[in-house]
Amino acid sequence: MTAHPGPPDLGPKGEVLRLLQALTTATLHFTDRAAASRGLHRSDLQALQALVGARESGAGTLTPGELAQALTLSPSATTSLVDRLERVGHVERHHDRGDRRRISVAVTEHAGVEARAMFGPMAAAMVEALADFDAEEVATIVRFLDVATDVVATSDPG
Amino acid sequence: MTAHPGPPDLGPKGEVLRLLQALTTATLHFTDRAAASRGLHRSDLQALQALVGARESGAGTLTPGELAQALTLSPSATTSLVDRLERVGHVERHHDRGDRRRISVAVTEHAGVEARAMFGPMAAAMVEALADFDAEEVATIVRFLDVATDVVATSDPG
DNA sequence: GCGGGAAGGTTCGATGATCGAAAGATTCCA
DNA sequence: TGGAATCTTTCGATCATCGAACCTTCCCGC
Repeated sequence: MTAHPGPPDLGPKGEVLRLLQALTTATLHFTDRAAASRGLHRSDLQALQALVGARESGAGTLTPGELAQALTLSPSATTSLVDRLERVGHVERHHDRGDRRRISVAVTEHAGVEARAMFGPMAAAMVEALADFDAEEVATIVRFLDVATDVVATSDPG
Repeated sequence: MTAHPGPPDLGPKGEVLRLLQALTTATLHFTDRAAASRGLHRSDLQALQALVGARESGAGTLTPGELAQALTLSPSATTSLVDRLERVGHVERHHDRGDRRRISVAVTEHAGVEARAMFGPMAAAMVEALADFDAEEVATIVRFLDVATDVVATSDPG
C-alpha cells in the first residue's frame, strides 16, 4: 500500500457522484462514436442537437450567434461549423425577414433522419429500461435529474 | 403552426430523456468552463479525470496506450497530450520497471489539488442537494444511474 | 543464446477546427 | 442624415489531432 489518498467514502451519495461521472463518460464516448462514424465532430453533433432541440421547443431556428453561445464557441468558429454542416446538407441558412443582419440556421429533414438513426435506438433502449421503474420511482428520477442539472449548471468551476 | 413534427410526447419517460440530455449539456459546459479557465482542453481534463480515477480505483497509474483508449485518441495525440500535461506539472512519466517499453503516467499532487478545486464545490453541492432525498429514493437513483450508464455504454450509434 | 515478429511509444508532416482581430452589412436612434 | 450598435463573415495564425514511419524493448521458436 503506497499511501494513496484513495476515495473518500461518502456512502450511497458518493456512489451517486461516481455514477454520474460514469454516465457522463459513457455519454461522451457514445457521441464520439456517433460523430466519428459519420465524419462529423463533437461540435457538429452538439450543434445539430441544439438545433433539433430548438425546433422541438417551439423556438424554431437559431441564429449563428445563439449557436455560438450554446456551444461556447467563437463566432468565427461557428461560421465554419455552419459551413461544414451546410456543405453536407444538414442545415440551411435563411435570411431573416425583418432583420436582415440575422441569419436563421435550420436543420434539414435529412439531418432529422440521421439524428433519429443515431439517438433513436438509444432512446428506445432507455425507455425500455425505465419499464423496470414504477411511476413513483420515475417521478423521483425526474426530480433528481432536475436538481442535478441545476447544480451542475450553477456551480462555479473556479 | 407551421407543421413541425414537434416532440413525440412520451410522458414522464420522455421527460427523463429530455432531462438526461439537459444534464449532459450542462456537464459539458461545466467542464468546458473549468478547462478554459485554466488554459486546458477538454481532452486534458478527460485525461486527468481518467488518471485520478485510476489512482482511486487501485489501478494506480495508466500507460499512454490505456489513456489513448480511454479518450478515443490516437497514440500520437496522446503523446502530445501527456507532453502538455507534463509541461505544466500535472503529470509525470515514469519508466515501468519490468517492462521498459511501458511508460506509466501518474498525476502529481498539484493536479490533485486543482482537480479538487474544480470539482470539489460541485460535488459538495450535489451531496447537499441529495439531502432532500431519503435513503430509499437515493437507492432508486443509484439503480437508475447504473442502468442508464449501461444503456448508453452498450447502445450502437449506428 | 539468437533472430524474427509483436507490442508500446514517440517523431514527423499534414490536415483542419478554432481563435482574435478587422471588415461588411444592416438596423436603430439622435 | 450620420453615427453607434449588432450580427455575421473573412483573414491570418495557432495548435490539437491524425496516419505513417521509426525506435526500443519484449517474447517465442529454433
